[in-house]
Amino acid sequence: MKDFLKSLIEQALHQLADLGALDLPTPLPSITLEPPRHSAHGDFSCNIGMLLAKACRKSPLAIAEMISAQLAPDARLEKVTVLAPGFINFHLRQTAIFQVVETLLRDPANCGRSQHGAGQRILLEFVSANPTGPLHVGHGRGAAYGAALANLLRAAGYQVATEYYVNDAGRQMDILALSVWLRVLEGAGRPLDFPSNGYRGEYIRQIAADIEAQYGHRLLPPSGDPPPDFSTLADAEEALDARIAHCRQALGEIDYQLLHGFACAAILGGIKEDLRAFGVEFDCWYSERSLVTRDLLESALARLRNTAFVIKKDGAEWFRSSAFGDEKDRVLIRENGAPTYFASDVAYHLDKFERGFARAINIWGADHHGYIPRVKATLQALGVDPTRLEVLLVQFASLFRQGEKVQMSTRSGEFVTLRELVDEVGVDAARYFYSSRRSDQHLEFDLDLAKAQSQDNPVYYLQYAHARICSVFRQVAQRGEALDALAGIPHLACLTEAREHQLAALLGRYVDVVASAAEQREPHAIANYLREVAAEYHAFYNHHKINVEDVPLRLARLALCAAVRLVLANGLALLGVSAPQEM
RNA sequence: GCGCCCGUAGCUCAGCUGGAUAGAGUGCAGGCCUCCGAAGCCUGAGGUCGUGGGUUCGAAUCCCGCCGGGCGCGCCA
Repeated sequence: MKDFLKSLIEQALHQLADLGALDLPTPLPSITLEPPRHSAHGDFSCNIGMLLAKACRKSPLAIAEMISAQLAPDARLEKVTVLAPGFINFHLRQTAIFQVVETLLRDPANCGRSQHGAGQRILLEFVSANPTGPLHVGHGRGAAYGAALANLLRAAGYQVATEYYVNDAGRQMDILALSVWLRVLEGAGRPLDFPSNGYRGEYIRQIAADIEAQYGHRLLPPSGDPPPDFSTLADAEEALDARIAHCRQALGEIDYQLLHGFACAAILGGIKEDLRAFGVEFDCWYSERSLVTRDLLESALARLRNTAFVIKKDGAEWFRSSAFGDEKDRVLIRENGAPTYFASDVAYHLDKFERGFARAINIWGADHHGYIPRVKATLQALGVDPTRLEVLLVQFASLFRQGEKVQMSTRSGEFVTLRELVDEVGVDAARYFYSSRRSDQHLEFDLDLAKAQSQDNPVYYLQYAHARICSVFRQVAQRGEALDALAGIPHLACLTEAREHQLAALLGRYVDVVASAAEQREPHAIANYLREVAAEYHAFYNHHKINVEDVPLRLARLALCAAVRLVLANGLALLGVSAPQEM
């Protein structure tokens, strides 16, 4: 609807220019149409008069009047008014407003869909939590955001692949393996003291028990060995490295890899389960280790070394990211010869584009924001346009339990897991809660309140509207009437109530809302919009009877209801929330 | 100290690339089921948009200072 108004205005402007009445600037300011705050101001409003005032050296009001007078007549327009300080307000005819009901009902599969993305391939990477423990509620936020964004982008016509980058290499995984091993020893009655900086969560014991059950006592060293003493090492991280070395040496490389792989697979399996239960699926699980086995790490480093932005200093190899505006240079290869996590990321991000994606979107925790410049710098050094990488930051959620902030630390095992949240408030409430506010702002909520109020959660307001509509159709069916909502289409002109008008106008905005939410990467706009739809529907429902005696009016209202139901179900699905038929 | 983000109703938050009288939810006060689901609807009270300047027809929105809060600044990941 916006598009035709826009072209009407453009046409009028060019005619005025040809007549010499207006001196148009180049480039022309963009013509925007938006629904006015007050319905008395019509269905769409345009501020082009104000934007042209200075360049055309006429008052905004005068320009608006000229445009208004020059507009080609159109059957869809009821009237056009001009108001101070220079708005052009378009009032659409009823038939034009209710057109959307017919469009929706005749082609439900394309509800909310547009072609803004034109099939462009996007790689969307999110969650990517280290497989060292179960996902917690902070990860849940990223999962909900990423999954909703993927849905939005697809609806807007992009070709999206979702990916989870698995950090299955590096020191964190060694600490995990060590932690499991210590629990194995403990379970066998030969405990070593557990380091404070190991992973202490209860899930570690479970993995230890599983590996013991599967491999017997294979991971136990000969009992004659004297227990090592790490107490002489003052530095906790150094002591941890010594423990890892001891574990490795005691087991031998083959059994150590067995332990390492088992622990990683166990954690990752749990993460996959948790995500599936949360309604989040990934097209690809991308292993960090595979960067080495497929020689991608070496080849990426080789390419980088050819750029003259890699230097040796203090025995290490550095990438000169400062040459691209980063705060300082960054180490790629440590003095001890081991590549850094950053080096893996160079290879990983290069590979994203080598795989043919036009654009890569990363969803990261906001605490990683300082990391963005160096990754973009490597792309630039390698000749990839860094604007093709887009990093979206998600603020972590801080939880409050009984009025106190819950301290979360993966190693101490003290955190609220995503699984726990889902078990307590349900998938729908959790997904909606996460998606209903901007992801780049701090989320602060009381867990007890979220759990206690699950019945009052706003998600039920939306689901209730959907269930109510389903109930209406159930009643119609019980009376043996035709269920085909299409039957109401010829009678849409019967809908003359203001609330019906507003409801249909709201439905008409849906496609634009989805496209805009996709472009802005803001799924919360969908949540807000759906709330408006539900509110408008509840108001309509409370003031007008749907199953009236007047048959054409009844059919028309049923068609409107069916269109509302379609949009509600579609929008909820984008957010990963179910649309129940009854509740 | 430097960099990024954020201060909107008692509380939790929207506010679309600058637009018309700043909006929801929740909480509070009052009303609505002989009638399609009251998990709903209607009405009311509640605001110096942190603060001081600037830009212009117009600023919660853009720019600068200040105050207050969060995060980041490893040869960790």
